[in-house]
Amino acid sequence: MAAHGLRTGEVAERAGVNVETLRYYERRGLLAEPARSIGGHRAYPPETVTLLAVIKAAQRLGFTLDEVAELLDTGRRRHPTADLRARARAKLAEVDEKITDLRAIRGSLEEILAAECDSLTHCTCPACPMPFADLADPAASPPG
Amino acid sequence: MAAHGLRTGEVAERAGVNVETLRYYERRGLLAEPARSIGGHRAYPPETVTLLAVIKAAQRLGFTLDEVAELLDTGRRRHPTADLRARARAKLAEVDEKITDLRAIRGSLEEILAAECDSLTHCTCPACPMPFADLADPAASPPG
DNA sequence: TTGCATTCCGTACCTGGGTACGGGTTTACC
DNA sequence: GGTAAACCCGTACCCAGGTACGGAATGCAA
Repeated sequence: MAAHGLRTGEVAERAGVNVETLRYYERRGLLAEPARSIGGHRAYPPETVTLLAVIKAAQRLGFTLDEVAELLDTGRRRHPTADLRARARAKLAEVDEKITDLRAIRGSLEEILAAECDSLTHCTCPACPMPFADLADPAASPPG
Repeated sequence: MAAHGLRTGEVAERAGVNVETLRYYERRGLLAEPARSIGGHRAYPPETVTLLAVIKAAQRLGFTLDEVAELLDTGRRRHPTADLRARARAKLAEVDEKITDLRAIRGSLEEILAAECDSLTHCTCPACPMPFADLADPAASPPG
């Protein structure tokens, strides 16, 4: 009996993360405490692997673990309460901002790829414009 | 004489970063070593402020300082060599991936905001789908 | 049931990205 | 020319996010 549930090693391998990371995420509240065998070994539901991929993806985008936790929490329960809706809206704004910034970077990179500066042979680019200047917002909002 | 150039305090304040951070970035190679006064005090060109904004923006997107340095280096010299072009292209791909992921998150958030689950009063959402599942890529490429 | 791989837990350690400290110069203003 | 504010440098510390360690207990297979 009780063959259901993946063990830590399996989950870790499938998700491509360290075993310790699972325990760490559990402590951090990103992973719910899984069921346990009689002897106390964890038995994870298979979706855990997907969840870990989600977490890692969100992290790559610059979300902190706390933010990821919040994001997941918001997403978990559909039909959010007013409070949750507000958080979702806030996250949405953040995400939009990130997308905007990324597009600016993207534009600069494409420009660079396209640029020939009139001629590769003659141009020493004495006064090349600031790279990514279109991205930099002088009125940067302070964190907090 | 030598009133040209901003001092560390000015740059730091305008860019909204700590003075120590300037020295740190200099050590890391993100900021070029600025000119110095006779007495050894740094005199920064005004574009430094913009550059710092760029760095901070890129960081918010999940780029490491090393990556930012690389990005800047790529962007600095227009009409890149073949090698530089390759790096720019690689970055471009990364950026596109990030944008794709962010759009997935964005979509989920909007869904959440739009969702009423038929009725807020009756739906207990017994089997709500995985949040952000569209973002998780099971074939996640291992780092390195 | 013996035995080896896994897992358990707590704690210590590591890297990245800064920030703070402290004692000594340099500037800038009166 | 005196003095406070700003700056210098090296070094030590801090937080986030993991990762490693090590000794005991469990799981599974022959």
